Amino acid sequence: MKKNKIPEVTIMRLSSYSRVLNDALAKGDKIISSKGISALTGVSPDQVRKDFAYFGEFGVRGIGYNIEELKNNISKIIGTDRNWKVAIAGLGHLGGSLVSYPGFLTRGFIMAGIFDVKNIGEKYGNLYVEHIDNFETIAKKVGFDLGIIVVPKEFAQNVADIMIKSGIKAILNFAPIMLDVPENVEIKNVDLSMFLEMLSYYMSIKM
Amino acid sequence: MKKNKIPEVTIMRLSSYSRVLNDALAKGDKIISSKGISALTGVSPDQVRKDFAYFGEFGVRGIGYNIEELKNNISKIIGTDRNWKVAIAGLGHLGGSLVSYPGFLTRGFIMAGIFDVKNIGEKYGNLYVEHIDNFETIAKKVGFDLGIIVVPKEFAQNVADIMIKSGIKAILNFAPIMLDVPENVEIKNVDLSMFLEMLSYYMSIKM
DNA sequence: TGTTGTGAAGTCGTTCACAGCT
DNA sequence: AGCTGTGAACGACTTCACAACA
Repeated sequence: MKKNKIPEVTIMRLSSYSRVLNDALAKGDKIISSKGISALTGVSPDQVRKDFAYFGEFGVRGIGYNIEELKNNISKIIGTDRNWKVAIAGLGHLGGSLVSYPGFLTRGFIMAGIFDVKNIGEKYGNLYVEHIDNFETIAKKVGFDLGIIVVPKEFAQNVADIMIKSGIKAILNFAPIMLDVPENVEIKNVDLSMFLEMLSYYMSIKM
Repeated sequence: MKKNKIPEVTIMRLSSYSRVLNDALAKGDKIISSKGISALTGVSPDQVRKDFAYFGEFGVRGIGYNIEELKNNISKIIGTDRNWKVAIAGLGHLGGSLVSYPGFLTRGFIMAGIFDVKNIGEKYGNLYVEHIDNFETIAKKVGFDLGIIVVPKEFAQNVADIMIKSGIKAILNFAPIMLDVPENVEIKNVDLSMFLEMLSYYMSIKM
């Protein structure tokens, strides 16, 4: 697998191709063209082919792509061909909803630990809320791959430090603050108000 | 206000500058440089200045930016100097958590209507769940500006159609499906699993 | 001296256009 | 005829580098 200089947007698009391929497969389709993928995702057919080209040749000229095969190839690329153990910190409204977010489980992300500083012992699905102070101990036993931070922003850096000390190498951060992490730790920030603010901007310029 | 060809990423960054300016202001700071903003957001100082340059000249050479003023200018640009009325459809785990998401209210987004097909009449904050079939009627009275779709993907297009018919011009869609909307309606898709999949990709290439 | 504002240069991602294959 | 794979052209965003100013 080549891994040089793949644009981040390409990975995002692969994720979205993967989703529509699943749908197509569920519908019973066997073959799809870049034009077909384009219709389902809004990405241009050229772009679809270029995105695949970073990783190999998955199609057949004159024909298109075998959906099942393409889906498997994409899974291998983005790593959803295996299961990842996820630890989540912060069980407020948003955090609590993420624990049971169906999209995570169906894509291979297994909630394996939930942490907070209160409501310790409370049950969510088949997990019990653990105190964040026990994170490292539990991490050693369970072996978390990814961390999700959904705590208030004052505590986010501290939680990130704990996760990193415990060996977590990738963090999804919902707190609206830039976290300081070592180079070898991947961090992705998601700020939900930012999305509304972008819409707000587009509304404003129309008036 | 110039409005030609502003990159979407610039708007996202303005949103994030705005957030750190609020924090700086709360700390009692009065002046900040592009370098200072850079330290708080991870955006290069050059980029910070270029982003502002799309909209005007907000700083003083040799000095920096007056935080209060800059904050107000950004608010005007992204439209958070006023309040927007938000309607949300879908009160599952995620939808329910968005209704009370603190980040929305503090940025000027007011929850003004919540809709589902079940649990009608149930209370969330100071709102009662309304049936989605009554959306248009209620929209006429309340005048929603933005819609948030958090329903299962099979129903998302239908809900979008209802919102658009009722005059909504901007939609934030959490359903993992591409919605068909007229050109004059802004739509922003957010797929939470996509973020985890990006982390999954970065984990995979390291192994 | 320190910092902004901005044209120019550079880099990165997308679209074009077509050869190559079925 | 239809569709993929890809170099080349294009366009968009970022970084550089420096004049203007406090």
